[in-house]
Amino acid sequence: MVQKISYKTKQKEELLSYLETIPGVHFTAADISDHFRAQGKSIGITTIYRQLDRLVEEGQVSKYYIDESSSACFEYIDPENNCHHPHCYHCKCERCGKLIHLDCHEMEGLLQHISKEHRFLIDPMRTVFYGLCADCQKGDIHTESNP
Amino acid sequence: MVQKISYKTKQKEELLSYLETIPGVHFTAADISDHFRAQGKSIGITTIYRQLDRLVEEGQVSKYYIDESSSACFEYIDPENNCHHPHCYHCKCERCGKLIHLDCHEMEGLLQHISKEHRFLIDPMRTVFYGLCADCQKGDIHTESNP
DNA sequence: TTGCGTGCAAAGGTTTTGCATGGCA
DNA sequence: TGCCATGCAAAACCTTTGCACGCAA
Repeated sequence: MVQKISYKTKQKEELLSYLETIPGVHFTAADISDHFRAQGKSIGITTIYRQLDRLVEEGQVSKYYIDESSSACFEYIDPENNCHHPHCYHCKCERCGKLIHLDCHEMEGLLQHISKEHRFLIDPMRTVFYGLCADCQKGDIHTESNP
Repeated sequence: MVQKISYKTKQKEELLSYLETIPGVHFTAADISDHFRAQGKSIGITTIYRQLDRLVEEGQVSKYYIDESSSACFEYIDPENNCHHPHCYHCKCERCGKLIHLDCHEMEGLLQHISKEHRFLIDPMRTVFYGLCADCQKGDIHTESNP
């Protein structure tokens, strides 16, 4: 496994600079493309995919497949204030589409139970809980993102 | 919300008959298409998608997005011997791709905790736990489905 | 100069839609 | 006879790949 030499390019730097301003926020490749187009400094979608792939490999970005028949979802992991400590999980509201960060210490006990009793080692960073967020539970009002 | 009248067609019946033989097994729309083509009684892929969508709405089939950049995964829910009682969950091995049914009573306490303390109502039928299965944990041997 | 990075265009794959035809009630 | 269901073809999407050019080291 030979590590390739990596060049420092303008696109790479601008992408990382931007990502550093949105730790913990989830986004798609298209979101990034839109952001830079709006700024007048457009980056090719191919480059965005390639850079994100690299960052995922390096562990600086997480990749999720959350939305149905939709695009992959990425998230920058702040190395300073790392949200991805052992008790940070993701919840996705099936009604309004919100993605919520869940900080729950009780989960660890369950993960251990499942590991010991069921022999399955859960990867919290990849697992997403689907359900209803607090807002959407209230009165079961229809709060679809597209009205 | 007016319920549309549903006709009983040959394709619909054959699809449901087949699904009833594979409760709890996960499959893609293409799998179904292949199955019927092999049987000589081909069903259009469009019809398969439309029937599966309907079955998902009716709750007889679950739909998951499990594999990365790949196709959606369906599963027939046996109404007789319903695996989807309140403590049946799905685990997907990230290494070998196996989909495991996890029957765990301890999960309920956690779901209640998350509902009460974090105000998120988890839907167990939609949630998939990612991680490593027992086999793939052993010695960390490479057991990719494509050798 | 070397070879990685970029971005356009095109390909690849899955799912959805339009539309004419077929079949159930 | 109505109206839903079917399936072909085409469109819509997201993502990856090929390739020529640009640029960092």
